[in-house]
Amino acid sequence: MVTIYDIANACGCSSSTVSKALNNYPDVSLKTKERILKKAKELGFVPNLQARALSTNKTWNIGVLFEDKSHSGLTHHFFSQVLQGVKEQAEEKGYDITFISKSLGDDKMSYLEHCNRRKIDGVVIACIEFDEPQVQDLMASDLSVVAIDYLSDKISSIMSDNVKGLYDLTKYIISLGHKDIMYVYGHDVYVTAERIRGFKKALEEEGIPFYEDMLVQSKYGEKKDNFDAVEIILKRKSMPTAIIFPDDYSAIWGINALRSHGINVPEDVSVAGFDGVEIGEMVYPRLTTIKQNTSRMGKEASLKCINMIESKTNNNTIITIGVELIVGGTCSGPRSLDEDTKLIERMKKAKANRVKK
Amino acid sequence: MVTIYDIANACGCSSSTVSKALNNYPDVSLKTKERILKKAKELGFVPNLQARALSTNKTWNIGVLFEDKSHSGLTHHFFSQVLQGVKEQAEEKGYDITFISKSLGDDKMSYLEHCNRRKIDGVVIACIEFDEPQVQDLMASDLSVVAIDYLSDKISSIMSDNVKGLYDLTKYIISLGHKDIMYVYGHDVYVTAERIRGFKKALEEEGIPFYEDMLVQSKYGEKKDNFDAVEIILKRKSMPTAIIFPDDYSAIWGINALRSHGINVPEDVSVAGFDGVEIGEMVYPRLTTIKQNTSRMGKEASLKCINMIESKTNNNTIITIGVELIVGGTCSGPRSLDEDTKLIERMKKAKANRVKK
DNA sequence: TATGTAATCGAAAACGGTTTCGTATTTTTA
DNA sequence: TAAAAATACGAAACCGTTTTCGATTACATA
Repeated sequence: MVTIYDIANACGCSSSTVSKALNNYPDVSLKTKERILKKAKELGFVPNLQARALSTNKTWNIGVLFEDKSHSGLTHHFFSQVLQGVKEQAEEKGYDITFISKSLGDDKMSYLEHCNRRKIDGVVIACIEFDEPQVQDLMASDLSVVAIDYLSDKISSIMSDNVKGLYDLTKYIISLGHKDIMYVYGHDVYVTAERIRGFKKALEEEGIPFYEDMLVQSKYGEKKDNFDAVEIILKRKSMPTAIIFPDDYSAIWGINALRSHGINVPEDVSVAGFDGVEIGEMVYPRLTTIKQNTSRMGKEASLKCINMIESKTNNNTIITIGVELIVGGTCSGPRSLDEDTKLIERMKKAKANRVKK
Repeated sequence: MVTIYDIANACGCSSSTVSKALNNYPDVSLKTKERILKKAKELGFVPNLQARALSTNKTWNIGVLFEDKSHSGLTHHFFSQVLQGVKEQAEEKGYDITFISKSLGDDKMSYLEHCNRRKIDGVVIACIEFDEPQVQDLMASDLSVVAIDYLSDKISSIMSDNVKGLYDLTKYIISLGHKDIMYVYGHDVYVTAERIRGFKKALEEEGIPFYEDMLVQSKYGEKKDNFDAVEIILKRKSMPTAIIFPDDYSAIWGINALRSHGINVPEDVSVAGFDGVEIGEMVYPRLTTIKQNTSRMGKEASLKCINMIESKTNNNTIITIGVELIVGGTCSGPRSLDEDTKLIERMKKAKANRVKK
């Protein structure tokens, strides 16, 4: 490996001068600078980032904490898009992305220690159990930390406008004539509360009374939990005319569950999702949903993290990203009384069928 | 930041001894070793990986080259799963994953130089244009390189058994009674050729003559290209009774395209995909497909890369991962003559409808 | 008791850069 | 023309660790 000393020897100058020439210091003459740069290229010099980091204390590395327990991490349909945004923006700014784990070499350690060993410049956290003590420690550290979909006064946050998302969606569904709307909400995280707020706000504004049984808890993206949610809905006194699921995948599992009970979407029940991922476009009819600007979320996260790194000030802020209503074909007007009786009959038949099996 | 010198001072010994104690060298007495370890913990010592890397020349870092032009990188439904496998296995072995890009700090550079600057220990390449000169340079370097879905004598490769995949799938479709089968194949990469081989092999074995017009070129995962492929198929003299698409997403786009022509799956035409990703399970009826063991592929890639790093021998090998036939509901027996005439009428009607619009 | 051997430890060089500060030379200014 | 200022460069310390090799001490052996 060729070092700055090799260049210095070849040029008949000192390593200090070479270093300065390579880093555009003002106190090296144009003539020697050109000589050095030429020689460096000639010898195929590649600066050693470890050595540089050792003296500058900057690694051009931003760590990404991205661990989904229930799903399989990077395959997460929503967060993988966000991560792609993080990656693109980081690369544009010259930073590399390294995943933070709980081990390094032969040792096990905390996330924070991992960052410290690697001397990571900043961290982006997404798609993780934020309550975990190790994650809290990381956020409490003096690293530049940006989280996606999580709020804390210790760090910066990037979030979609979740209140508006569910507000817009509910308003739209109401505009189609629905009054008996249910919201199957995701597991207990910050954004869930926000969305419920948006749901209630829309109802209130339209003068539709809110009852607790308009809400059913489920989990984001889980097949089983959303199938279960449908079962719970079926046990209600009346079948709602519209159901909003926690996300697009859940909505599609939900549609499948409904179908298995002889309930058609949107003829019998209107259905909507949340996220706006590709799958919503692939099912027939196209899923009505709220599209989150995932790429933008990721990019803003990177940008914010890098800004904090380079300004050396952890000025924690909340950045909200706008959302967009996607009108698909899974929401139509509510079924008529006539259709309602037919539906009830069909459901009975489906039930009988299942029992027979 | 506390260093080994701080520990040395606190213990009244030299930094050498501290280093040795921390690294389990044999020439330090148990007593002093314990004293040092205790003090290290007490002071909250965190070893500096850059400094260590500078002298050991090992960074515990494996680079990942993962750039999809047509799609959006990490959101790739197939490769993101593979990458998750890479990540999990790497972490288990104590290695971190860093994405390789064409820039670092303020400079632009080649992939190879990026690796050299960071002193990456090894590289896993996936989901990229392998013909790119920069990628070829990287593979020709003396780094430990493992590629996924690409073959070269300069590197190690991980691949599904693509021949068997398409062979099994075609055999299965034939077993349902089909003879007029088409294969919409993906763009021109190694695995595509393998799959075509498998397709032909199955036909040959079953005594079904192969004609060139049983093949249509498309692209993996692209909506437009697979819609176009369906258009081409519609222009054939006869409508095939079964169509295999390049992958699951393509298959579902294809089903949508067929539906827009009044063609139902599987009643009129049987359809199959390839990959076995989650979406195949979400559509109704469930997609018949070949499941690739993505997680295993990723893990094997990591493992192979790490083995090459640690053994310091680039013993390039090809690792083939088995595949599995998933029988869904999108393939049934071929339509009867009677159904065929009905289909033709329906297609005409659909066409007239479209023209009217 | 003298000697060979094993066990412990530390000095110092090395890894590859950055950065401060002093100095010599040149240029500008009065 | 002398003094002041600007320019160009290098010596050396430093970043935090590893690792070689020599020195010292303790112990076993003859």
